[in-house]
Amino acid sequence: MRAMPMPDVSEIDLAGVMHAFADPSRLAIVAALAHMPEQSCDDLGSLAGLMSMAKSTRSHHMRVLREAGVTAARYEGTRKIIWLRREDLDSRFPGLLDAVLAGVDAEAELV
Amino acid sequence: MRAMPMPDVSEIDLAGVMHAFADPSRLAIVAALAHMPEQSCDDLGSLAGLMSMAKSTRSHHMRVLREAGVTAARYEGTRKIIWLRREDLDSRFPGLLDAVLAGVDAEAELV
DNA sequence: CGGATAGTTCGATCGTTGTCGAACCTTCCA
DNA sequence: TGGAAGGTTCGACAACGATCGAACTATCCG
Repeated sequence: MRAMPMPDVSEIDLAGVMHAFADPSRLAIVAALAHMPEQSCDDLGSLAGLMSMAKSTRSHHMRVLREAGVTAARYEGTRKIIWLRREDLDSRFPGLLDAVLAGVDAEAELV
Repeated sequence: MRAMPMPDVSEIDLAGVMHAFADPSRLAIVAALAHMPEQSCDDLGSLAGLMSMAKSTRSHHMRVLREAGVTAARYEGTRKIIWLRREDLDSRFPGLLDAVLAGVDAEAELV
């Protein structure tokens, strides 16, 4: 099985999480996971803004999110199932994830 | 007078703000501004973690924060006074700034 | 077995960013 | 008038990051 390093809750650092959120593609992934948890990487690829992205690039973004402590994953057959580490993020940085998700929605509504 | 471009509230974008927060030095500046508003750039330079920074580098960080819409500034004599755009950020991304500031405190307390 | 599906890894490219020192610009004050 | 103080701008440099295609791995299914 491939390695999937993921920081412990206590190791999640703010600047790292901010960096993970500092990219439109990753924000879109996070927002999608908020509305439909437990997605496969492949399903996430058919999002607006990510359709034209190479799968190696998508894989890169998934790694950034996971290493920052934003997401977790498990393998199911050939698929990799991704979800948000909601409780971990909420316990470490209360309100942060909700505020970011609300921010994504707020921006989407302006279009 | 030197130019100080600053985005309108409606132009503040989430990824940009996240990027502005994605640096320990800038997070330290933001946290300092939260506790002691209306600082001069020079005063902010005597923060832990910023003491050894060249003033050109500090100036760079100030610009990133301002262009992201996080801070505003005015000149007072030879000094430049900086403050957080609290209301603007709160109206555009409710709860975000507070969550980030709480996060900085939470990390500081772990030391 | 062999092909299809789902992801990862690698190397390359190219733009961005953090950092510095030096030079410069503004404003104040002696 | 001439420093001094506070910031900005510039050029350089190294590190990082987003992106791609190609090659690779792992799993399932016919």
